[in-house]
Amino acid sequence: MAQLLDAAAKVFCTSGYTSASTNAIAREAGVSPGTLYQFFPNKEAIAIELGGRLLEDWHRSHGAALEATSLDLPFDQMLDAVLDPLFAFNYENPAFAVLIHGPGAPGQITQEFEAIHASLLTRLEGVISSYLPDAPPAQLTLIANTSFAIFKAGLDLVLTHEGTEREAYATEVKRAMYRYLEPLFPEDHTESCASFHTP
Amino acid sequence: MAQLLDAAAKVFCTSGYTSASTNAIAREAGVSPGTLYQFFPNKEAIAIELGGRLLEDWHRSHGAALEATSLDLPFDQMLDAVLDPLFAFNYENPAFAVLIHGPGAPGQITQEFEAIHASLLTRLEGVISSYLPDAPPAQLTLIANTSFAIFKAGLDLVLTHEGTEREAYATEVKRAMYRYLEPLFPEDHTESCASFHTP
Amino acid sequence: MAQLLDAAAKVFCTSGYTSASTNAIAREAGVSPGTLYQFFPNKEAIAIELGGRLLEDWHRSHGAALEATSLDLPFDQMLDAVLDPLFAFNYENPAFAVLIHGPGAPGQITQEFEAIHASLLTRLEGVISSYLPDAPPAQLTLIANTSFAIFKAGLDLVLTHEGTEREAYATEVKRAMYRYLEPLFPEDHTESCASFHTP
Amino acid sequence: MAQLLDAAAKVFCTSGYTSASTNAIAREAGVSPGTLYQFFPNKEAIAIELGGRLLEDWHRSHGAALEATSLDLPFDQMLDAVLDPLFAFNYENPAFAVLIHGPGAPGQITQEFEAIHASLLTRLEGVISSYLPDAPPAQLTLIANTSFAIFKAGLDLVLTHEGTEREAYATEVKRAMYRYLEPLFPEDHTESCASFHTP
DNA sequence: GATGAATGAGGATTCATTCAT
DNA sequence: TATGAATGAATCCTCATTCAT
Repeated sequence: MAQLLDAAAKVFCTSGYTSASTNAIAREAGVSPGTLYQFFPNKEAIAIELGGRLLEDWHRSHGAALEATSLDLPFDQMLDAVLDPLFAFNYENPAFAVLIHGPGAPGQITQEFEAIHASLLTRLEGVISSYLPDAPPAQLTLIANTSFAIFKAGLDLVLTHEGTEREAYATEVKRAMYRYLEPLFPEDHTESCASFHTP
Repeated sequence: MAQLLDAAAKVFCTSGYTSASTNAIAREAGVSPGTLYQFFPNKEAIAIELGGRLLEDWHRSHGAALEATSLDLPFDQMLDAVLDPLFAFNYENPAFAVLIHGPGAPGQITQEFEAIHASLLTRLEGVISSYLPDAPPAQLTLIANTSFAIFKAGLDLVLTHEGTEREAYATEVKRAMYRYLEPLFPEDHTESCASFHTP
Repeated sequence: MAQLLDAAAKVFCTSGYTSASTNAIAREAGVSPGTLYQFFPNKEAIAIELGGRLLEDWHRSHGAALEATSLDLPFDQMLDAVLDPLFAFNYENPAFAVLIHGPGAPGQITQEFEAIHASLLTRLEGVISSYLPDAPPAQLTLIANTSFAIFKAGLDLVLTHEGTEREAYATEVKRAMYRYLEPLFPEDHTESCASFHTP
Repeated sequence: MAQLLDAAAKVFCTSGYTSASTNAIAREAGVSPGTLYQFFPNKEAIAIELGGRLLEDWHRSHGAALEATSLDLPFDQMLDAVLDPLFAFNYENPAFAVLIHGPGAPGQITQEFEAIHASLLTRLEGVISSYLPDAPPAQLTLIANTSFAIFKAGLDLVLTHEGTEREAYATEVKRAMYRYLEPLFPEDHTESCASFHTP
């Protein structure tokens, strides 16, 4: 039930995944614990389903359109076109960030978070390979993982700030991403990226 | 007791901070739970103290020397000089990474992790300000936070891989850091940084 | 619904009565839990009804015929004539054995199992009294209960073995029953019982 | 703690093993659930430990003496010498009977009950083999299992009755055992067993 | 100083049963 | 008549913390 997933999103954001209790989720949703377990076999399943729904939401609202158009843009504009809505989406759905990071020690992605992780990573790898068609797969993975790590870290930075600060962090994270990735792509559209060159 | 902190480090690495139980730490240390609470008032205090000790360890073993010498190096060499030992230190003390990230939802630094966080951030801000003496404090903070975020994310990447892959990620993370920070410093030592320019 | 009782039989055999959940029975029957409760007021009632149906099945398939003919047989042949089909019936309907024994501590027959218990016991008492027409009722009950206990215990033994072993146990249980009961009946057909006399 | 095992024994007798809740055991023992789990890792362990303690108790109080002397007795006296104290012990420790029978469907001995089962069965097999030294192992097992089944069933019968009835059942069960086993032993002490021959 | 038994609220999960549709 | 979501107390078990010894 959407009601339960909404409640789960709220509780995950408040307490983190590990500390979120199924009873708290049920209470937040205004149902009994038993009801929760009629829809989800366990806590993991809630996270998985919530991740899936958020992924879908993102795709429906922005992702699909982006994938259709953004790849034709120069790299810096593409970054804006992708990351700005992505930041906005995460601000409106802060549970997404919780799910992107796993439950406990980072780097220890457990099954329930593998899916959302893999989905985003695959998409990212696709984008990068479209800019770097000749790179060997190992390097693609390397770059994608590094970019994704920077994105995740930057996302937290953006989400934990408000107002002008948030915007400053958003710009800074995009700048970092741009500078990291831009030299990889020996294109001639460098002039259009002037804005990221100056601090 | 060092014995207790060692045990805590081990258990934190194995289970993450949240899932680590004080009883497990006591057992690992070979003492009773009561003994643990004679040295630390609660679980938080263990994390804080462990963080403090690791910070000291780092400082004693490399940090102090680095701070004395590295600032005179060209920027790219400074990055190598700082990050390589830092990665190595984290590999030998994986609890450090656990403490750098908090317990639950990222961005929600709770009190026990504030100290270690702040300590590292302050030091980083110092380094950056030495390269950017004229920048306003707000920008310094912005850059330091962003750099720190990239470092933390990159550290996880490095720690979760082994052998050749680990080295590749270490290089890639340093590359990302370098590319992010280098344009900020309008120095003339750019030619020496050639290695980071080509993918 | 027969469908529900079949499902209950299956689940009772798989999980035992206590661990069998009404939801599992409904699922096995391919109906919703609500439907189950339209036919049975509670779990007990399912057991009772299933017991009744199995009793009927037994009576229809063998019991009736047996009662008509077996009493004329010499005692050892009667035992074969009764116990062999009874063992076979229990092998084909293993739920019967589950229902014969109660849910928890043995000897603590709860209401739902009282019926099936009493029904079998009454029949057994009838048989015994036909061989011992002059015995006082108390002794009849004593013998019937003891015989029934041996039968139940032996039945488990038979049902938990397969193939040749099963047959060996069936024979052994019949031997025990015979030896226990035979001296009670001072008949002259002893010579026909030779097979049970030698180990 | 003995306190906990006593409480467990009481609750097991009241509710059976499956329905006995660890919280109920703790409450009965006058401690909190957490305390229980400091002594036993789980419910199974309680049953195992309780079984072990009862087995020891039996051995210490009667079993050891019996094994030293009873095998020299004629068979019928041996039965009295063994079964009477055994019935008495079970009456004083009714949890023993609960543990002898498993949790759910009979014949499905689960691990926690395997030990107590095996221990008794081994001892029984020993006794029988001392009377039947030339029997093949398979037959020994067959006889031991059958005898044990009869004993367990008879024990329930004895335990569920009181006063004169109990004695009558005890005698009857011993009679059944005697009659089952006696023909196996071609001894010449048959005359001493006259009491079991007449109903 | 060290112990380790004791706590008890809280965790995830189950299940017999109900009731609005 | 059948559904299946809803219930909520109860299940086993955990854990940070305390305190008498």
